[in-house]
Amino acid sequence: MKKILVVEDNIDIHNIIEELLSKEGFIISSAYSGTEALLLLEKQKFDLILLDLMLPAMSGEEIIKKVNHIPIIVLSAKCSSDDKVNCLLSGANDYITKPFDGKELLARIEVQLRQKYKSDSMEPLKYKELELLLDNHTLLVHNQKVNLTKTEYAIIKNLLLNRNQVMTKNKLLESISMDTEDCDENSLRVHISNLRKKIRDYTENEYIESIWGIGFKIKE
Amino acid sequence: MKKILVVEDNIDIHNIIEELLSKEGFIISSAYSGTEALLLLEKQKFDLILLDLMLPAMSGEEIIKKVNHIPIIVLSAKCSSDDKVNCLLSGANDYITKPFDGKELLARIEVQLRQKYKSDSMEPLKYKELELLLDNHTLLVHNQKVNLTKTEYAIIKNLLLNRNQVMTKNKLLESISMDTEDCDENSLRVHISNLRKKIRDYTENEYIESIWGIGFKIKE
DNA sequence: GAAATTGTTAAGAATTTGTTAAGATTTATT
DNA sequence: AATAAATCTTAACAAATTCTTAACAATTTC
Repeated sequence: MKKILVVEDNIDIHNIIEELLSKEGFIISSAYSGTEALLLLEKQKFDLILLDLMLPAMSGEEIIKKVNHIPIIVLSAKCSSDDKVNCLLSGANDYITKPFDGKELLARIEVQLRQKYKSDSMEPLKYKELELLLDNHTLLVHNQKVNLTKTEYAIIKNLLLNRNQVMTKNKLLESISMDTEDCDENSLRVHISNLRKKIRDYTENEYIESIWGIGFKIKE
Repeated sequence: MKKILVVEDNIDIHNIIEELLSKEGFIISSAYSGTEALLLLEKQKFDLILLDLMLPAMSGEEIIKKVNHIPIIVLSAKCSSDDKVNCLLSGANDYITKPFDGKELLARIEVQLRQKYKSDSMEPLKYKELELLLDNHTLLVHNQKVNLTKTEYAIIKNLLLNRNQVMTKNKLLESISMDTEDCDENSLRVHISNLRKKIRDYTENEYIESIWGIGFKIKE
């Protein structure tokens, strides 16, 4: 779920944009002035900014220069070539003139998010106190690093990825020893025991639930 | 010096674009049909593609779907919202309608190149005591030059570029021996051992961490 | 309460990693 | 073209880590 900051002082336009984006499942934050936008940017992380240029208190151009690492799409009534060039060269990623077409706006948002996340690292898998950093092969409990072996990592990754399902013993074994037919239930039990013990070092809560006769799952 | 492929069948427009871009110092390759474009793409590497949609032999839309990893700006007379959305969603990064403004085109090209190359800029890669001078192929530890072989340099560059990720052994091997299938884990281990020893000559700290069963990463 | 399943523990087997040195290969130099 | 220098690969062994095995305890189901 991507978070988008909409910076636009005209309430009618603001509402139109908000409705359009909400329908697509984006999470919207609203700013009605430049200074408000900066305040929000300090507090939270956004995946994209939709920015009007003519704002009270602080112009869109100034915001562009202050923002780094977040893609910006300018949405402006100013349609002169100079305005566009100026914004694009000083850091904006796209420039759309009003009145705009909803579908086109959505497509251009898609382009920016696509660009950002193809290079970016994978999103971590979070569940309550657990956080699995996929590109780091690291499990955090309460933001503390837990040292896992390759197999333990594979197990917790599988459970977290299928959080609402029961993972049968066989499925877990498959995912652990991809090719080898060493599949041994006893061994799996030991791994899960060790994994539980390691997690228990950092929290009181039990996260791995045994489903008698079937397998394991993440406790709800 | 960036290389741009211009795909446009109208010779007048083609010449205008070519002149505009040449003045800016870009290196231009010209294709006057879709099939010609594909042939050129197989032969050389480009940094950007300027693409007309209505082409002989193969449409621009088809090319968009075949191209990966190279930013595409569509330059088209088709100005319907559906055309834009279609292209953007199937892989184009920007869409400019004809007639276009030269300065705006240049600015939008700038945006695409900026995005692509912001990651591998020539800025030195710094991390604690380490500093990798990319344009110099030099590693400094405590501002002292460390003599690295080509392979050792490739390894430390990869690790530093992906500082927060674990680099799997395979990924490292790929980046070392781009084409050759000599991929040998044993060899990689020796290189890393040598690299560690060289760094150890200049500092007490260990920088390369082994992730058992997975690969290596820069120690936090 | 008996049978089946799951949990824990510890030892040694197996795997992976680190280091070294010798031989092969590539690159530079005369 | 031949030699020297540097780099890379291979192989062997030591060290570290992880995995499996097996025995026994605890728990659940019927």
